[in-house]
Amino acid sequence: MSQTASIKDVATHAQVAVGTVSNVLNYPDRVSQRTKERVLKSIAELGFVRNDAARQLRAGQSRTIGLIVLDVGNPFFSSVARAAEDAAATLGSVVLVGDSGQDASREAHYMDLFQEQRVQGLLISPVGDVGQRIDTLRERGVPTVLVDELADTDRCSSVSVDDEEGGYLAAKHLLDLGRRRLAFVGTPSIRQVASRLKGAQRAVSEVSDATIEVLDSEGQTVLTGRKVGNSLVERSPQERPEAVFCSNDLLALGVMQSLTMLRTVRIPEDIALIGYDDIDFAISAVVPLSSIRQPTEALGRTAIELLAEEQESGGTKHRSVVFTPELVVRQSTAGAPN
Amino acid sequence: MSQTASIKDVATHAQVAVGTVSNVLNYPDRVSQRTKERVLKSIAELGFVRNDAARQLRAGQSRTIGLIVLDVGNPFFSSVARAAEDAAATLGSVVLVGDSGQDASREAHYMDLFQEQRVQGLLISPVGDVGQRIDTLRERGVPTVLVDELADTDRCSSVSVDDEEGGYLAAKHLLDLGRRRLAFVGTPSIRQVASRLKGAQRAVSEVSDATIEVLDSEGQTVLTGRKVGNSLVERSPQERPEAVFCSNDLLALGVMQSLTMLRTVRIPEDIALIGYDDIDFAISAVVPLSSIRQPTEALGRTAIELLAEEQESGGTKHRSVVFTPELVVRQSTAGAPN
DNA sequence: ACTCGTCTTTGAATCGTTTCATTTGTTACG
DNA sequence: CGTAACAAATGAAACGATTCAAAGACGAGT
Repeated sequence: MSQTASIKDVATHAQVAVGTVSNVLNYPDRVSQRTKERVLKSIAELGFVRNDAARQLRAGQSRTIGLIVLDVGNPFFSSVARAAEDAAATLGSVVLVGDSGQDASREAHYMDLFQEQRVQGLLISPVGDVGQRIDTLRERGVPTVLVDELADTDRCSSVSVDDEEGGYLAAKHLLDLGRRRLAFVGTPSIRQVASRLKGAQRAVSEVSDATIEVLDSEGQTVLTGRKVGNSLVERSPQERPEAVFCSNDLLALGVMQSLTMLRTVRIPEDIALIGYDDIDFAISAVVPLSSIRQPTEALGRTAIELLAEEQESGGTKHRSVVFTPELVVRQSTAGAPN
Repeated sequence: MSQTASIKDVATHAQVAVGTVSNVLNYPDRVSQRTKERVLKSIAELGFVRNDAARQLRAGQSRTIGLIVLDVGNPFFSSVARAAEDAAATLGSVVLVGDSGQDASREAHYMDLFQEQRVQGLLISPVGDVGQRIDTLRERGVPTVLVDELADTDRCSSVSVDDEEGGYLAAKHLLDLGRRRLAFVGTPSIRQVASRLKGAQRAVSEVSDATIEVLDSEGQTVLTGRKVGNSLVERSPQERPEAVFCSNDLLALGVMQSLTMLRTVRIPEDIALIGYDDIDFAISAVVPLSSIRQPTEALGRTAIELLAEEQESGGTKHRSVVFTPELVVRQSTAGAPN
């Protein structure tokens, strides 16, 4: 078993100094053609591969950016992550993705981990209250960008989408269809969800006889959505809401599964349904799902850009970018009012 | 800006030797209660965080496992990845996920990257021919486990699902419905897809008057599926297949979108449709999608287990685990034959 | 022949940990 | 009181790369 060769082995083999080998790798222009060739030949023969740990140790920083999301299984986040990865790649960095699963302790765990790794910076969709930790990170030279969450601009940068506006758009759309008794499904303990709810309530308050009830889904997955859907089916028709706004598409698809499975409730005739995020699967649902589209690629790309800005300014200048969501109407909210 | 404290700073602050601080962190039993407390207090006061690069450098190996998948956007892979992460966590390791996007050069890029990181081991769903590289990795003490791909057991371990059987199951099911002119949609240049096709062809060959045509989708996403669907819609009804088997659910959902959009083709009456993977969204499709279910959690978990076995045996013992897929019938292939 | 400037190459110092052979301290026992 | 046995603490040596001041090589100009 041939152990991995070090830069020293290469130097010996090529009969040059270690510094020269390092220069071949990092500053090829400083090295003469002849020695460069000899060194490269030795590298190939010995199968030398740089040891990143040693390089990082010397550099004091890694080429890694940490990203903590609420749920990688959610296409919204995987799309943001992919965009961030692509953007980071152009800077020669790698994105490490951690899934907090909306759990503050897992979130803390990943923050510790990333700190041990001396990441260049941190992108995070926070669950718990991370303000304190972000401050200490900044003090230690690790810039942070909040993702999908608005920040104090004197603390760190952020990139987000106007959730309240999105919630308003969704509810307004349902009200425009003539629906009056609305239901909101989600986990309001999550800030984004709370904001969407707030926007929805604002829209409702603008219409005299409209109401909105809140159904806590205790989770943001297809499965929890199905549970809420079942509880709706069990209600008497009069007690059912006329329209349901789910705080994300997974929930909405779950609700849709329950409602259509039993066939007693029609979408959109009996209940109009709208989700949030406009994931790829929304369009191919049983009843194509209306949704609020968020610019995921822009979010991921901008997050990396803001991180770069933070790095350049030494963590002193912060900026918040807020995108505007967009209503996408499909069959689940189609049809004439009343 | 307080720079990060090192173990040496902690030692000075607590008035002990660096070795003692290290022992507090790694072998608490070797240290007396009194000094332990003093050291821990200093650690807290200085906000000391271990430098992972230095630790790895000394250890010669990281606590990281590399995983290269064909497409993180595909729920099949994100599910496998999540299971692998959970399993790795119990061993105190972290999984780094790289997305090859079915591109051999990106695959090679991630292999280089992981090698530089001195990962404990590598899990990979290969695109190109990686046999050679796996050999050199093994020689250097980096065990590899093929994921979703059967391996030479004298080269490395592997965990996979019997794709040919899955393909057979799918085609057999379509034939059992009475359909005779089948179509297969996928990218046969990918091995898994080729095997599924082979299985399907075997099933077809067992029925005298059955045929199967192959439609190369040039990609395995919803989008490419939609393109194939459009081409089917453009055909005259007589030329259309009676049943379509897509090599994954994303493709199938794309095909379904096209077919249902135009409303000229009914599923399953005119064309029965079956996918592969049974992703969460299959059940909530316009027409709930039949599929072939693969045990994703078991795949991810077993991959980590096999990697652990490889490590223990020093990369000498290899084992291949093959799971059996399962047919899931839903509405997209329901209904009476003929 | 000598000096100056440019281009290469050298090799020791450094990053922050872990390891381990030694030293120091403490207790128990003959 | 001497010493053996054990526990605790020490600190120098690695790990493998990068950096940088210094040395070396070489040609041009005087």
